[in-house]
Amino acid sequence: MTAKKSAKKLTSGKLPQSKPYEEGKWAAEFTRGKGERRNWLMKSEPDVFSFDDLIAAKNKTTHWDGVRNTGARNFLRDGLKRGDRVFFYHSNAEPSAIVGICEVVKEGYADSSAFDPKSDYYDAASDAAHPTWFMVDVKAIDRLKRPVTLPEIKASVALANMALVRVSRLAVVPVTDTEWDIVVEMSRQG
DNA sequence: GCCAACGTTGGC
DNA sequence: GCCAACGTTGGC
Repeated sequence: MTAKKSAKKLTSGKLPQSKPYEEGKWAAEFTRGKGERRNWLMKSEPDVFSFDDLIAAKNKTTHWDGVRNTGARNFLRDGLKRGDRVFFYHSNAEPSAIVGICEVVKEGYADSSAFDPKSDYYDAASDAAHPTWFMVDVKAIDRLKRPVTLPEIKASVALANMALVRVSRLAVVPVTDTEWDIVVEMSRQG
């Protein structure tokens, strides 16, 4: 899949600097107890790659490539672990909504689209020996019984602190266990 | 299509 | 290293 269709021009000549996680805003997302499973949300524009496309893909699995934002990159490289659960979110959609559940089946590895000069996601600064950009493989597990829309999420007091709402423009964001359960419960109730 | 939020770039 | 200009995301 590709995260979105618009071509990117990436001309940075060096690896983006990022602060050590323990100092960063998302520090807690990079540590976990033994055997702990975390939850995430990943955004895709359905016109480009929808949850139906993932269901139709071989093994219901895709490389989640094309993410070109250092915050999201850090999550892909170091945050998402095999077995973590992921909400599949349709962005720029009518309406934007969480539509399905996936599982991480392969942890962060080099995003090869950055190496392909013909790709919209080509980045001359990233090479195989020292990749700048990373991707994971996700597998579709379940479609939600019904989509849980962004307006609903915003209207929910219990979900007011979701990273999805608090920090827009991040293609990969963490989801707490509580938030996960609330969203799933909402999807079960008409 | 507009624009707010915010990340990135580059001049100094 | 600061910060203004610029670019991108994505809701509306």
